[in-house]
Amino acid sequence: MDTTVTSPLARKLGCFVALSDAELSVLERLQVRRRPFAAGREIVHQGQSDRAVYILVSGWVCSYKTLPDGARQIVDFQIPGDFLGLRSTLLQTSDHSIESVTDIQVCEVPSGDLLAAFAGTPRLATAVLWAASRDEAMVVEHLAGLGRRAAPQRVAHFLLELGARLALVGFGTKAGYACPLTQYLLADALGLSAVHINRVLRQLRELGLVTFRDGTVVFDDYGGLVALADFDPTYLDQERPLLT
Amino acid sequence: MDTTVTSPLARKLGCFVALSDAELSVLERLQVRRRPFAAGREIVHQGQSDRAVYILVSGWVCSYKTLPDGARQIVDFQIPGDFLGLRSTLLQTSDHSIESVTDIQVCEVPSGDLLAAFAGTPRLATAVLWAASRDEAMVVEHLAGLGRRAAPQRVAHFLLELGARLALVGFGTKAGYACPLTQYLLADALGLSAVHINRVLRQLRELGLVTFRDGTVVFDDYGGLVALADFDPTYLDQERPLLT
DNA sequence: CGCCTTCTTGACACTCATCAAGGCCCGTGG
DNA sequence: CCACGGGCCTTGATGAGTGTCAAGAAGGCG
Repeated sequence: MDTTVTSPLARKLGCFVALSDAELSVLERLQVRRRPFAAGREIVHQGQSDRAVYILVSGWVCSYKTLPDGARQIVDFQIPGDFLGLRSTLLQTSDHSIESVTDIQVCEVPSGDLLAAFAGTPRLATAVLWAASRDEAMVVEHLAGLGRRAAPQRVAHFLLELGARLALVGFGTKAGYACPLTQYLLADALGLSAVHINRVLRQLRELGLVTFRDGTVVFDDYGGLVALADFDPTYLDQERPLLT
Repeated sequence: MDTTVTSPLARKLGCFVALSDAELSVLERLQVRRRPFAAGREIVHQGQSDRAVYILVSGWVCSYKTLPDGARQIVDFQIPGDFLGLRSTLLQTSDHSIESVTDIQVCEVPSGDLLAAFAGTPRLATAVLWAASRDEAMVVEHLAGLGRRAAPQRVAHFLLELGARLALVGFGTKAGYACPLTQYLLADALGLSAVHINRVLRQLRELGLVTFRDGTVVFDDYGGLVALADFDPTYLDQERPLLT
Protein backbone atom coordinates (compact mmCIF):
# COMPACT_ATOMS: atom_id res chain seq x y z
CA MET A 1 0.00 0.00 0.00
CA ASP A 2 1.20 3.46 -0.90
CA THR A 3 2.09 5.30 2.27
CA THR A 4 1.38 8.75 0.88
CA VAL A 5 -2.26 7.86 0.46
CA THR A 6 -2.49 7.00 4.12
CA SER A 7 -1.09 10.26 5.42
CA PRO A 8 -2.70 11.05 8.74
CA LEU A 9 -4.40 14.09 7.30
CA ALA A 10 -5.95 12.16 4.43
CA ARG A 11 -7.07 9.53 6.86
CA LYS A 12 -8.71 12.04 9.12
CA LEU A 13 -10.43 14.01 6.40
CA GLY A 14 -11.62 10.76 4.88
CA CYS A 15 -13.69 10.28 8.00
CA PHE A 16 -15.45 13.57 7.42
CA VAL A 17 -15.87 13.50 3.67
CA ALA A 18 -15.35 10.60 1.28
CA LEU A 19 -12.54 11.83 -0.95
CA SER A 20 -11.90 10.80 -4.53
CA ASP A 21 -8.48 9.76 -5.78
CA ALA A 22 -8.12 13.14 -7.48
CA GLU A 23 -8.89 14.96 -4.26
CA LEU A 24 -6.53 12.75 -2.32
CA SER A 25 -3.73 13.45 -4.72
CA VAL A 26 -4.28 17.23 -4.42
CA LEU A 27 -4.08 16.75 -0.69
CA GLU A 28 -0.89 14.73 -0.89
CA ARG A 29 0.69 17.24 -3.21
CA LEU A 30 0.29 19.89 -0.54
CA GLN A 31 2.41 17.77 1.73
CA VAL A 32 5.57 17.42 -0.31
CA ARG A 33 7.73 20.07 1.28
CA ARG A 34 8.65 18.44 4.59
CA ARG A 35 10.64 19.98 7.33
CA PRO A 36 11.75 18.65 10.70
CA PHE A 37 11.83 20.38 14.07
CA ALA A 38 13.48 19.06 17.19
CA ALA A 39 11.47 18.57 20.37
CA GLY A 40 10.87 21.70 22.42
CA ARG A 41 11.27 24.15 19.55
CA GLU A 42 8.95 27.08 19.13
CA ILE A 43 7.20 26.91 15.78
CA VAL A 44 5.05 30.04 16.06
CA HIS A 45 5.42 32.77 18.63
CA GLN A 46 2.54 34.50 20.37
CA GLY A 47 1.74 37.68 18.45
CA GLN A 48 3.54 36.69 15.30
CA SER A 49 1.40 36.50 12.19
CA ASP A 50 2.31 33.99 9.60
CA ARG A 51 1.41 33.64 6.00
CA ALA A 52 1.72 29.89 5.94
CA VAL A 53 -0.03 26.90 7.45
CA TYR A 54 1.71 23.80 8.70
CA ILE A 55 0.43 20.28 8.48
CA LEU A 56 1.79 18.06 11.20
CA VAL A 57 3.00 14.81 9.68
CA SER A 58 4.62 13.10 12.64
CA GLY A 59 5.19 13.87 16.28
CA TRP A 60 3.21 15.93 18.78
CA VAL A 61 2.88 19.65 19.24
CA CYS A 62 1.17 21.93 21.74
CA SER A 63 -0.33 25.38 21.36
CA TYR A 64 -0.33 27.49 24.46
CA LYS A 65 -0.75 30.95 25.82
CA THR A 66 1.61 32.53 28.31
CA LEU A 67 0.03 34.83 30.86
CA PRO A 68 1.72 38.05 31.95
CA ASP A 69 2.66 36.44 35.28
CA GLY A 70 4.50 33.69 33.44
CA ALA A 71 1.98 30.92 33.95
CA ARG A 72 1.31 28.79 30.93
CA GLN A 73 -1.99 27.42 29.73
CA ILE A 74 -1.90 24.84 27.00
CA VAL A 75 -4.88 25.35 24.71
CA ASP A 76 -4.58 22.10 22.83
CA PHE A 77 -2.23 19.43 21.61
CA GLN A 78 -1.85 18.67 17.94
CA ILE A 79 -1.22 15.20 16.62
CA PRO A 80 -0.34 13.94 13.15
CA GLY A 81 -2.86 15.08 10.60
CA ASP A 82 -3.65 18.30 12.42
CA PHE A 83 -3.11 21.77 11.03
CA LEU A 84 -0.96 24.27 12.86
CA GLY A 85 -1.98 27.88 12.54
CA LEU A 86 -4.97 27.28 10.31
CA ARG A 87 -7.28 29.60 12.20
CA SER A 88 -4.46 32.10 12.47
CA THR A 89 -4.21 32.25 8.72
CA LEU A 90 -7.90 32.30 8.02
CA LEU A 91 -8.72 34.78 10.73
CA GLN A 92 -5.38 36.51 11.22
CA THR A 93 -5.34 35.42 14.83
CA SER A 94 -1.96 34.83 16.31
CA ASP A 95 -2.65 34.95 19.97
CA HIS A 96 -0.86 31.84 21.05
CA SER A 97 2.45 30.14 20.65
CA ILE A 98 3.11 26.71 19.20
CA GLU A 99 5.87 24.43 20.37
CA SER A 100 6.94 20.93 19.45
CA VAL A 101 6.57 18.33 22.19
CA THR A 102 8.52 15.63 20.40
CA ASP A 103 10.72 15.69 17.34
CA ILE A 104 8.31 16.41 14.53
CA GLN A 105 7.92 16.63 10.80
CA VAL A 106 5.72 19.30 9.32
CA CYS A 107 4.77 20.41 5.85
CA GLU A 108 4.72 24.11 5.26
CA VAL A 109 1.85 25.10 3.00
CA PRO A 110 1.74 28.70 1.76
CA SER A 111 -1.71 30.18 2.31
CA GLY A 112 -2.01 30.75 -1.41
CA ASP A 113 -1.47 27.11 -2.26
CA LEU A 114 -4.07 26.08 0.26
CA LEU A 115 -6.65 28.50 -1.05
CA ALA A 116 -5.90 27.43 -4.61
CA ALA A 117 -6.41 23.81 -3.63
CA PHE A 118 -9.73 24.76 -2.05
CA ALA A 119 -10.86 26.58 -5.15
CA GLY A 120 -10.13 23.57 -7.34
CA THR A 121 -11.55 20.95 -5.02
CA PRO A 122 -14.44 22.32 -2.98
CA ARG A 123 -15.10 19.03 -1.27
CA LEU A 124 -11.60 19.21 0.11
CA ALA A 125 -12.35 22.69 1.40
CA THR A 126 -15.43 21.35 3.11
CA ALA A 127 -13.44 18.62 4.75
CA VAL A 128 -10.82 21.03 6.03
CA LEU A 129 -13.47 23.37 7.36
CA TRP A 130 -14.98 20.43 9.19
CA ALA A 131 -11.67 19.65 10.74
CA ALA A 132 -11.27 23.28 11.79
CA SER A 133 -14.75 23.21 13.20
CA ARG A 134 -13.92 20.16 15.25
CA ASP A 135 -10.81 21.87 16.63
CA GLU A 136 -13.00 24.78 17.56
CA ALA A 137 -15.42 22.49 19.36
CA MET A 138 -12.55 20.90 21.24
CA VAL A 139 -11.44 24.25 22.60
CA VAL A 140 -14.95 24.93 23.86
CA GLU A 141 -15.15 21.48 25.39
CA HIS A 142 -11.80 22.10 27.01
CA LEU A 143 -13.10 25.37 28.40
CA ALA A 144 -16.10 23.61 29.88
CA GLY A 145 -13.83 20.99 31.39
CA LEU A 146 -11.64 23.57 33.09
CA GLY A 147 -14.64 25.42 34.40
CA ARG A 148 -16.90 22.63 35.46
CA ARG A 149 -15.15 19.30 35.82
CA ALA A 150 -13.27 18.07 38.86
CA ALA A 151 -9.72 16.86 38.41
CA PRO A 152 -10.38 13.12 37.92
CA GLN A 153 -13.13 13.73 35.38
CA ARG A 154 -10.98 16.28 33.64
CA VAL A 155 -8.03 13.93 33.31
CA ALA A 156 -10.23 11.03 32.26
CA HIS A 157 -12.01 13.13 29.68
CA PHE A 158 -8.75 14.39 28.28
CA LEU A 159 -7.28 10.93 27.86
CA LEU A 160 -10.44 9.70 26.19
CA GLU A 161 -10.63 12.64 23.81
CA LEU A 162 -7.02 12.15 22.83
CA GLY A 163 -7.67 8.47 22.28
CA ALA A 164 -10.57 9.21 19.99
CA ARG A 165 -8.53 11.70 18.00
CA LEU A 166 -5.62 9.31 17.66
CA ALA A 167 -7.89 6.47 16.61
CA LEU A 168 -9.09 8.66 13.75
CA VAL A 169 -5.58 8.84 12.32
CA GLY A 170 -4.65 5.26 13.08
CA PHE A 171 -2.49 5.76 16.13
CA GLY A 172 -4.71 4.32 18.80
CA THR A 173 -7.60 2.07 19.70
CA LYS A 174 -10.01 1.59 22.58
CA ALA A 175 -7.21 -0.42 24.15
CA GLY A 176 -4.80 2.51 24.38
CA TYR A 177 -2.14 4.50 22.59
CA ALA A 178 1.42 5.78 22.73
CA CYS A 179 1.53 9.16 24.43
CA PRO A 180 4.73 11.21 24.69
CA LEU A 181 3.27 13.81 27.07
CA THR A 182 4.82 14.41 30.45
CA GLN A 183 2.75 14.94 33.55
CA TYR A 184 3.90 18.55 33.50
CA LEU A 185 2.35 19.03 30.09
CA LEU A 186 -0.87 17.45 31.28
CA ALA A 187 -0.85 19.83 34.21
CA ASP A 188 -0.45 22.88 32.00
CA ALA A 189 -3.23 21.71 29.73
CA LEU A 190 -5.69 20.76 32.46
CA GLY A 191 -5.14 23.69 34.78
CA LEU A 192 -3.79 21.53 37.62
CA SER A 193 -0.45 21.18 39.33
CA ALA A 194 1.89 18.45 38.19
CA VAL A 195 1.81 16.94 41.65
CA HIS A 196 -1.92 16.66 41.59
CA ILE A 197 -1.94 15.20 38.10
CA ASN A 198 0.32 12.52 39.45
CA ARG A 199 -2.06 11.73 42.28
CA VAL A 200 -5.09 11.63 40.00
CA LEU A 201 -3.32 9.33 37.58
CA ARG A 202 -2.47 7.00 40.40
CA GLN A 203 -6.07 7.05 41.57
CA LEU A 204 -7.39 6.23 38.09
CA ARG A 205 -4.85 3.45 37.83
CA GLU A 206 -5.80 1.99 41.19
CA LEU A 207 -9.45 2.09 40.23
CA GLY A 208 -8.50 -0.12 37.29
CA LEU A 209 -9.66 2.44 34.73
CA VAL A 210 -6.59 3.66 32.87
CA THR A 211 -2.83 3.42 33.12
CA PHE A 212 -0.66 6.35 32.06
CA ARG A 213 2.95 5.26 32.26
CA ASP A 214 6.15 5.03 30.26
CA GLY A 215 4.77 7.01 27.37
CA THR A 216 1.78 4.75 27.02
CA VAL A 217 -1.89 5.07 27.83
CA VAL A 218 -3.70 1.79 28.46
CA PHE A 219 -7.45 1.79 28.87
CA ASP A 220 -7.94 -0.90 31.49
CA ASP A 221 -11.69 -0.31 31.58
CA TYR A 222 -12.81 1.82 28.69
CA GLY A 223 -16.47 1.76 29.59
CA GLY A 224 -15.79 2.62 33.18
CA LEU A 225 -13.62 5.53 32.18
CA VAL A 226 -16.27 6.85 29.82
CA ALA A 227 -18.79 6.62 32.64
CA LEU A 228 -16.51 8.42 35.07
CA ALA A 229 -15.69 11.21 32.64
CA ASP A 230 -19.22 11.55 31.32
CA PHE A 231 -17.53 11.37 27.95
CA ASP A 232 -19.83 12.16 25.08
CA PRO A 233 -17.84 12.08 21.85
CA THR A 234 -20.62 13.71 19.83
CA TYR A 235 -18.53 16.82 19.35
CA LEU A 236 -15.76 14.78 17.74
CA ASP A 237 -17.71 12.21 15.76
CA GLN A 238 -19.21 13.02 12.49
CA GLU A 239 -20.36 9.40 12.59
CA ARG A 240 -19.77 8.13 9.07
CA PRO A 241 -18.72 10.39 6.19
CA LEU A 242 -21.15 13.25 5.82
CA LEU A 243 -20.53 13.75 2.13
CA THR A 244 -20.24 10.61 0.04
CA MET B 1 -26.94 62.68 14.13
CA ASP B 2 -28.37 59.71 12.30
CA THR B 3 -28.72 56.86 14.76
CA THR B 4 -28.39 54.16 12.12
CA VAL B 5 -24.85 55.28 11.38
CA THR B 6 -23.88 54.76 15.00
CA SER B 7 -25.15 51.21 15.31
CA PRO B 8 -22.95 49.36 17.80
CA LEU B 9 -21.66 47.07 15.09
CA ALA B 10 -20.59 49.95 12.85
CA ARG B 11 -18.96 51.58 15.79
CA LYS B 12 -17.03 48.48 16.68
CA LEU B 13 -15.91 47.65 13.16
CA GLY B 14 -14.91 51.27 12.69
CA CYS B 15 -12.29 50.68 15.34
CA PHE B 16 -10.79 47.85 13.33
CA VAL B 17 -11.06 49.27 9.83
CA ALA B 18 -11.90 52.80 8.76
CA LEU B 19 -15.11 52.35 6.81
CA SER B 20 -16.37 54.56 4.01
CA ASP B 21 -19.93 55.85 3.86
CA ALA B 22 -20.72 53.29 1.18
CA GLU B 23 -19.42 50.48 3.34
CA LEU B 24 -21.30 51.78 6.33
CA SER B 25 -24.52 51.86 4.42
CA VAL B 26 -24.05 48.27 3.26
CA LEU B 27 -23.54 47.39 6.89
CA GLU B 28 -26.66 49.23 8.01
CA ARG B 29 -28.73 47.64 5.28
CA LEU B 30 -27.90 44.24 6.73
CA GLN B 31 -29.51 45.33 9.96
CA VAL B 32 -32.99 46.24 8.79
CA ARG B 33 -34.91 43.12 9.70
CA ARG B 34 -35.13 43.46 13.48
CA ARG B 35 -36.65 40.98 15.82
CA PRO B 36 -37.06 41.01 19.58
CA PHE B 37 -36.57 38.21 22.08
CA ALA B 38 -37.58 38.29 25.71
CA ALA B 39 -35.00 37.71 28.44
CA GLY B 40 -34.15 34.09 29.12
CA ARG B 41 -35.14 32.78 25.70
CA GLU B 42 -33.04 30.25 23.85
CA ILE B 43 -31.93 31.68 20.51
CA VAL B 44 -29.88 28.72 19.27
CA HIS B 45 -29.86 25.25 20.72
CA GLN B 46 -26.76 23.13 21.16
CA GLY B 47 -26.44 20.85 18.15
CA GLN B 48 -28.77 22.83 15.93
CA SER B 49 -27.23 24.15 12.75
CA ASP B 50 -28.52 27.40 11.45
CA ARG B 51 -28.28 29.02 8.09
CA ALA B 52 -28.49 32.55 9.42
CA VAL B 53 -26.38 34.86 11.53
CA TYR B 54 -27.76 37.26 14.10
CA ILE B 55 -26.41 40.67 14.89
CA LEU B 56 -27.17 41.74 18.42
CA VAL B 57 -28.52 45.29 18.39
CA SER B 58 -29.52 45.79 21.99
CA GLY B 59 -29.42 43.76 25.18
CA TRP B 60 -27.09 41.04 26.38
CA VAL B 61 -26.80 37.39 25.43
CA CYS B 62 -24.75 34.45 26.61
CA SER B 63 -23.47 31.41 24.76
CA TYR B 64 -22.96 28.35 26.86
CA LYS B 65 -22.39 24.67 26.80
CA THR B 66 -24.31 22.21 28.95
CA LEU B 67 -22.34 19.22 30.16
CA PRO B 68 -23.90 15.75 30.34
CA ASP B 69 -24.16 16.05 34.12
CA GLY B 70 -26.24 19.20 33.78
CA ALA B 71 -23.57 21.71 34.76
CA ARG B 72 -23.40 24.80 32.63
CA GLN B 73 -20.34 26.61 31.39
CA ILE B 74 -20.86 29.99 29.81
CA VAL B 75 -18.37 30.42 27.00
CA ASP B 76 -18.90 34.11 26.48
CA PHE B 77 -21.36 36.95 26.73
CA GLN B 78 -22.37 38.94 23.70
CA ILE B 79 -23.13 42.63 23.83
CA PRO B 80 -24.58 45.01 21.25
CA GLY B 81 -22.60 44.92 18.04
CA ASP B 82 -21.61 41.29 18.43
CA PHE B 83 -22.53 38.52 16.04
CA LEU B 84 -24.37 35.45 17.26
CA GLY B 85 -23.54 32.24 15.51
CA LEU B 86 -21.00 33.69 13.10
CA ARG B 87 -18.48 30.93 13.57
CA SER B 88 -21.29 28.41 13.51
CA THR B 89 -22.25 29.56 10.06
CA LEU B 90 -18.76 29.91 8.68
CA LEU B 91 -17.53 26.66 10.11
CA GLN B 92 -20.80 24.78 10.61
CA THR B 93 -20.10 24.46 14.28
CA SER B 94 -23.12 24.39 16.51
CA ASP B 95 -21.76 23.02 19.68
CA HIS B 96 -23.21 25.50 22.09
CA SER B 97 -26.50 27.11 22.94
CA ILE B 98 -27.27 30.80 22.95
CA GLU B 99 -29.70 32.43 25.34
CA SER B 100 -30.81 35.99 25.93
CA VAL B 101 -29.84 37.46 29.29
CA THR B 102 -32.01 40.56 28.97
CA ASP B 103 -34.74 41.51 26.52
CA ILE B 104 -32.91 41.89 23.26
CA GLN B 105 -33.23 43.00 19.69
CA VAL B 106 -31.43 41.11 17.00
CA CYS B 107 -31.17 41.34 13.23
CA GLU B 108 -31.36 38.08 11.41
CA VAL B 109 -29.00 38.07 8.44
CA PRO B 110 -29.23 35.13 6.02
CA SER B 111 -25.79 33.68 5.37
CA GLY B 112 -26.21 34.46 1.70
CA ASP B 113 -26.78 38.16 2.30
CA LEU B 114 -23.73 38.32 4.48
CA LEU B 115 -21.53 36.61 1.95
CA ALA B 116 -22.87 38.85 -0.79
CA ALA B 117 -22.06 41.91 1.27
CA PHE B 118 -18.57 40.57 1.78
CA ALA B 119 -18.07 40.00 -1.93
CA GLY B 120 -19.07 43.55 -2.76
CA THR B 121 -17.15 45.23 0.04
CA PRO B 122 -13.99 43.33 0.87
CA ARG B 123 -12.91 45.84 3.50
CA LEU B 124 -16.11 45.06 5.35
CA ALA B 125 -15.26 41.39 5.15
CA THR B 126 -11.86 42.14 6.62
CA ALA B 127 -13.43 44.04 9.47
CA VAL B 128 -15.86 41.24 10.27
CA LEU B 129 -13.08 38.67 10.16
CA TRP B 130 -11.16 40.81 12.58
CA ALA B 131 -14.11 40.88 14.90
CA ALA B 132 -14.43 37.12 14.66
CA SER B 133 -10.73 36.79 15.32
CA ARG B 134 -11.08 38.90 18.44
CA ASP B 135 -13.92 36.71 19.68
CA GLU B 136 -11.70 33.73 19.10
CA ALA B 137 -8.92 35.32 21.10
CA MET B 138 -11.32 36.05 23.92
CA VAL B 139 -12.28 32.41 24.19
CA VAL B 140 -8.63 31.45 24.46
CA GLU B 141 -8.01 34.14 27.04
CA HIS B 142 -11.03 32.88 28.92
CA LEU B 143 -9.60 29.37 28.81
CA ALA B 144 -6.33 30.61 30.23
CA GLY B 145 -8.19 32.43 32.97
CA LEU B 146 -10.10 29.34 34.01
CA GLY B 147 -7.00 27.24 34.00
CA ARG B 148 -4.48 29.57 35.53
CA ARG B 149 -6.01 32.49 37.37
CA ALA B 150 -7.25 32.50 40.96
CA ALA B 151 -10.77 33.68 41.64
CA PRO B 152 -10.09 37.38 42.37
CA GLN B 153 -7.87 37.78 39.31
CA ARG B 154 -10.40 35.93 37.23
CA VAL B 155 -13.28 38.16 38.30
CA ALA B 156 -11.22 41.31 37.94
CA HIS B 157 -10.02 40.32 34.51
CA PHE B 158 -13.53 39.53 33.40
CA LEU B 159 -14.93 42.86 34.51
CA LEU B 160 -12.09 44.71 32.80
CA GLU B 161 -12.45 42.82 29.56
CA LEU B 162 -16.16 43.48 29.50
CA GLY B 163 -15.50 47.15 30.17
CA ALA B 164 -13.09 47.36 27.26
CA ARG B 165 -15.56 45.66 24.95
CA LEU B 166 -18.39 47.91 26.02
CA ALA B 167 -16.28 51.02 25.63
CA LEU B 168 -15.69 50.02 22.02
CA VAL B 169 -19.41 50.22 21.29
CA GLY B 170 -20.04 53.29 23.42
CA PHE B 171 -21.64 51.65 26.44
CA GLY B 172 -18.90 52.14 28.98
CA THR B 173 -15.83 54.03 30.05
CA LYS B 174 -12.90 53.54 32.40
CA ALA B 175 -15.29 54.79 35.09
CA GLY B 176 -17.71 51.89 34.72
CA TYR B 177 -20.74 50.56 32.87
CA ALA B 178 -24.24 49.20 33.23
CA CYS B 179 -24.15 45.43 33.62
CA PRO B 180 -27.32 43.32 33.73
CA LEU B 181 -25.54 40.11 34.73
CA THR B 182 -26.46 38.30 37.91
CA GLN B 183 -23.87 36.79 40.19
CA TYR B 184 -25.14 33.38 39.10
CA LEU B 185 -24.26 34.18 35.50
CA LEU B 186 -20.81 35.35 36.55
CA ALA B 187 -20.38 32.09 38.40
CA ASP B 188 -21.30 30.00 35.36
CA ALA B 189 -18.92 31.98 33.19
CA LEU B 190 -15.98 31.98 35.57
CA GLY B 191 -16.20 28.40 36.78
CA LEU B 192 -16.92 29.38 40.39
CA SER B 193 -19.87 29.00 42.70
CA ALA B 194 -22.27 31.90 43.04
CA VAL B 195 -21.50 32.09 46.74
CA HIS B 196 -17.84 32.50 46.09
CA ILE B 197 -18.43 35.10 43.39
CA ASN B 198 -20.29 37.07 45.99
CA ARG B 199 -17.42 36.90 48.42
CA VAL B 200 -14.86 37.86 45.80
CA LEU B 201 -16.95 40.82 44.72
CA ARG B 202 -17.18 41.98 48.29
CA GLN B 203 -13.44 41.65 48.66
CA LEU B 204 -12.75 43.66 45.52
CA ARG B 205 -15.21 46.28 46.72
CA GLU B 206 -13.61 46.50 50.15
CA LEU B 207 -10.20 46.85 48.54
CA GLY B 208 -11.59 49.91 46.79
CA LEU B 209 -11.02 48.45 43.34
CA VAL B 210 -14.41 47.86 41.78
CA THR B 211 -18.06 47.89 42.81
CA PHE B 212 -20.49 45.45 41.20
CA ARG B 213 -23.96 46.29 42.45
CA ASP B 214 -27.47 47.12 41.29
CA GLY B 215 -26.71 46.30 37.67
CA THR B 216 -23.76 48.62 37.59
CA VAL B 217 -20.02 48.18 37.54
CA VAL B 218 -18.01 51.08 38.93
CA PHE B 219 -14.25 51.05 38.60
CA ASP B 220 -13.18 52.65 41.86
CA ASP B 221 -9.51 52.21 41.03
CA TYR B 222 -9.01 51.27 37.41
CA GLY B 223 -5.26 51.12 37.57
CA GLY B 224 -5.30 49.05 40.72
CA LEU B 225 -7.71 46.60 39.17
CA VAL B 226 -5.58 46.29 36.04
CA ALA B 227 -2.58 45.58 38.25
CA LEU B 228 -4.44 42.96 40.28
CA ALA B 229 -5.79 41.20 37.21
CA ASP B 230 -2.58 41.47 35.21
CA PHE B 231 -4.85 42.76 32.50
CA ASP B 232 -3.14 43.13 29.16
CA PRO B 233 -5.69 44.28 26.59
CA THR B 234 -3.42 43.54 23.64
CA TYR B 235 -5.64 40.73 22.51
CA LEU B 236 -8.60 43.14 22.28
CA ASP B 237 -7.00 46.33 21.03
CA GLN B 238 -6.15 46.85 17.49
CA GLU B 239 -4.97 50.26 18.66
CA ARG B 240 -6.11 52.61 15.93
CA PRO B 241 -7.70 51.42 12.70
CA LEU B 242 -5.48 48.94 10.95
CA LEU B 243 -6.77 49.75 7.48
CA THR B 244 -7.33 53.40 6.74
C1' DC C 1 30.03 8.90 37.49
C1' DG C 2 27.02 12.67 38.23
C1' DC C 3 23.63 15.62 36.61
C1' DC C 4 19.08 16.41 34.82
C1' DT C 5 14.50 15.45 33.83
C1' DT C 6 10.55 13.14 35.25
C1' DC C 7 7.96 10.77 38.47
C1' DT C 8 6.42 9.76 43.28
C1' DT C 9 4.91 10.44 47.88
C1' DG C 10 3.98 12.83 52.37
C1' DA C 11 2.69 16.89 55.21
C1' DC C 12 0.44 20.99 55.49
C1' DA C 13 -2.13 25.22 54.21
C1' DC C 14 -5.48 27.49 51.77
C1' DT C 15 -8.83 28.25 48.27
C1' DC C 16 -13.25 27.34 47.16
C1' DA C 17 -17.67 24.41 47.19
C1' DT C 18 -21.47 23.10 49.82
C1' DC C 19 -25.04 23.54 53.09
C1' DA C 20 -27.95 26.41 55.55
C1' DA C 21 -30.30 30.50 56.91
C1' DG C 22 -31.85 34.94 56.41
C1' DG C 23 -32.63 39.57 54.05
C1' DC C 24 -34.16 42.55 50.33
C1' DC C 25 -36.85 43.70 46.49
C1' DC C 26 -40.64 43.30 43.54
C1' DG C 27 -44.53 41.35 41.32
C1' DT C 28 -48.84 38.88 42.04
C1' DG C 29 -53.00 37.77 43.95
C1' DG C 30 -56.14 38.02 47.80
C1' DC D 1 -53.70 47.43 51.08
C1' DC D 2 -51.30 43.60 52.65
C1' DA D 3 -49.60 38.77 52.46
C1' DC D 4 -47.19 35.71 49.96
C1' DG D 5 -43.71 33.83 46.91
C1' DG D 6 -39.73 33.93 44.11
C1' DG D 7 -35.52 35.78 42.48
C1' DC D 8 -31.30 37.44 43.87
C1' DC D 9 -27.95 38.76 47.17
C1' DT D 10 -25.48 38.05 51.66
C1' DT D 11 -23.17 35.75 55.32
C1' DG D 12 -21.50 31.99 58.44
C1' DA D 13 -19.78 27.23 59.29
C1' DT D 14 -17.62 23.34 57.67
C1' DG D 15 -15.00 20.20 54.82
C1' DA D 16 -13.30 18.48 50.48
C1' DG D 17 -10.22 19.33 46.74
C1' DT D 18 -5.88 21.23 45.23
C1' DG D 19 -1.68 23.85 45.54
C1' DT D 20 2.78 24.27 47.63
C1' DC D 21 6.87 22.73 49.73
C1' DA D 22 10.09 19.27 50.37
C1' DA D 23 12.47 15.07 49.74
C1' DG D 24 13.64 11.15 47.44
C1' DA D 25 13.60 7.46 43.57
C1' DA D 26 14.15 5.97 38.89
C1' DG D 27 15.88 6.39 34.86
C1' DG D 28 18.56 8.74 30.57
C1' DC D 29 22.71 10.95 28.91
C1' DG D 30 26.99 13.41 28.61
